[in-house]
Amino acid sequence: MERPALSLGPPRAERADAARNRRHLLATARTMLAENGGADTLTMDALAERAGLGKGTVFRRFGTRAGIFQALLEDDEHDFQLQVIAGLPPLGPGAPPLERLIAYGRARIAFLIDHREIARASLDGSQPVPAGTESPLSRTHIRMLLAHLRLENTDLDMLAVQLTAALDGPLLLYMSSADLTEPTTTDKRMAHAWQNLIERVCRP
Amino acid sequence: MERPALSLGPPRAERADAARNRRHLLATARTMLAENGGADTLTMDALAERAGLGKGTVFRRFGTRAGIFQALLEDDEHDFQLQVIAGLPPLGPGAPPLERLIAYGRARIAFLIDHREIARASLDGSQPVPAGTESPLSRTHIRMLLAHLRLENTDLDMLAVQLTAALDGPLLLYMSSADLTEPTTTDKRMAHAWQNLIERVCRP
DNA sequence: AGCATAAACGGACTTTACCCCGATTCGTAT
DNA sequence: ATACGAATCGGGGTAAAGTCCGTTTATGCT
Repeated sequence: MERPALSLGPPRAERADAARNRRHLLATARTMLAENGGADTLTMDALAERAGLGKGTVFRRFGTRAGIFQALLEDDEHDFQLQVIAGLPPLGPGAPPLERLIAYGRARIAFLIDHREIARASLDGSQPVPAGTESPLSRTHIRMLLAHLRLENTDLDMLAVQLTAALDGPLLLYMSSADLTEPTTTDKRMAHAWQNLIERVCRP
Repeated sequence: MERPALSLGPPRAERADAARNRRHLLATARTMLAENGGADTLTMDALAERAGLGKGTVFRRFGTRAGIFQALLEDDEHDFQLQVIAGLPPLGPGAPPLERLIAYGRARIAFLIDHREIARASLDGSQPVPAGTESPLSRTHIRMLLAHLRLENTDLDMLAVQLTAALDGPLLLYMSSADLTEPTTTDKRMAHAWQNLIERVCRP
């Protein structure tokens, strides 16, 4: 049987060897990150060699250097997403939207501080934050919670983008690693500021 | 007379030839950007050759590829800054802080849409948004205006960073150029959303 | 099982950002 | 005017990202 010519849907599942190599590469990357220090010392050549694969394979799998870090991040984001979608309130469903929004910000800030190095390295510069990682969950989730709040005269999509930026931007763009010598303090301060911002924005 | 050994302050003015070359390089870069299309087709080699200078000079002047775009942006920002600091209200001084804040956002959005390509290219990725360009004016200015509003129980510094991110983030990080096929529309929509955000945040 | 086809692999090749250091030029104090 | 020190220039050199294409391998069909 021939595939319908115009079928959309997932173009085709990844081949088994490809999937295995992807996992292997990600694992190797993590190892290397743990051994050497900075994310910026991880080179594609080194990764390929260490994994015992060709460089072409690495690029075929991840497209770009940033792509590797995007994949790592996505991977780490997975159970974070689970908690948001199906975990306990107030992060998961069940709590009132305002509380969920606050809890989401708090959790996301913690996550980003934890993963700041990978998150930074996942930015490409020459292109917007890619679909599939980072924002989409944030943006969509925030947007959904905002919708429940029935704000009046509001461009929800834009507000969601703005709040996503207010949440991610500081850590992705503006704060130097020097500002994070005391991650715990920063975490608390940012979480608090987020709560304030949300309460101000959403107050009737 | 010898300079005091521990003097801080500007380490020394740029030498005349260096300054001339800097200007020349920036001008050449602009020309090339205007001729070829994208910012990503501007290579350091090409710039050096076109300017009739050595590659080393280019790097000495700007440090990094992103540095060139930062310099271009800073250059363009100069009269924008003038209007903010000494121009007519409501952008310049004289208007009530809330109105200035709204006007500032509106102006910055327009500026960023105008300069989106250079602004994007000026991001480094491996380091936070550099001092001297972009944020500092935004952050400082926003922070100053917020201070006039006497918000209660507020971490002004954090709020300023958040709002800066809400202002710059969408254009720097999240919006694809596809979203900007109709810059005028986007501009209006974002300006409106900014006004809404600010009014919500600053309402007593 | 055997085959056809599309996907994945590998590694040499190209391009480009960035470094280095000897040669040169500017600015200043005499 | 001149000489000296310091900053700048130049362009060849290095390393790392990303591309290409001939070869190999998985997968679905008969």
